[in-house]
Amino acid sequence: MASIEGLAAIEPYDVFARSCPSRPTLEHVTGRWGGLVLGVLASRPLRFNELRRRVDGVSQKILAQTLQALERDGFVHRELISTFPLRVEYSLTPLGRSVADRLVALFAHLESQMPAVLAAQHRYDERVGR
Amino acid sequence: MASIEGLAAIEPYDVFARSCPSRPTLEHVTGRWGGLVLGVLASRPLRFNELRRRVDGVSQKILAQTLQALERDGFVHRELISTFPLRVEYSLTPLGRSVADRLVALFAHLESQMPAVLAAQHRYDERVGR
DNA sequence: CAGCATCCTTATCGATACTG
DNA sequence: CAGTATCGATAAGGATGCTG
Repeated sequence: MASIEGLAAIEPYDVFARSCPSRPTLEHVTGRWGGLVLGVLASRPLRFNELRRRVDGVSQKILAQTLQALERDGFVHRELISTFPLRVEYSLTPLGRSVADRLVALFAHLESQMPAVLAAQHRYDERVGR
Repeated sequence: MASIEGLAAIEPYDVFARSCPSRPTLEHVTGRWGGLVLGVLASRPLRFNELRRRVDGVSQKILAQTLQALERDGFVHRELISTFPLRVEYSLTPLGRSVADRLVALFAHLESQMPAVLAAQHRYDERVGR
């Protein structure tokens, strides 16, 4: 499992390396909107405007391009329902779910720790003088 | 633990809400550099320029302001060692470690799934015509 | 070594208008 | 409804030079 000390691990992908192909994908997942989109889709499949309402603050343009990136990475499935008016349903793929579950856990943890975070911020601001 | 169906949860913090105080903190943690900084600090405490080398691609300016945000949120401890030349050691607080562990798990998962991601990207590009 | 200040470039984002 | 296209504002980011 562990690599020999002093030798580079023979892991093919490394998010810490600037030009690793995993970097763009990481940014889609942890970027400002990508994570939130995966997070809301973790509860259930949603249509475009439903997503837009749930991910508070995202614009139409940004949501569209976020969804395209996540679809291209294989995290989100886009299903066109040819009714009138047109409907499109977005859902998580199995791969997307495995990622979203971890994100949701992170979000929940952060939310639960917010009192500690706010306290730390307050202490910091006191210390440096606002 | 769970809230009653149909009633809004009485959770004080919600990352999906635009003006929730947890949003900025979430962005520090999942932003382009914050997550990577927490990720490398998860292995061991590091000095400024060590961090800079490990988080491949980050500039001095951005690293400094990323560290300030993480310190203010209470995730990172900054220790000034008054030698000459000056040294500063950055380490995780217990709170920071709880977050970093989850991030590292997410990174490892993403790295392990990169073959599937690249395959999905390829399929997508085929389908739409590059 | 660690990091602030300045300038300047570039990417991101949001608003608006329009299409299938 | 679910987008695309275009434009302009704003913020993020990089390069350089300087300080304790």
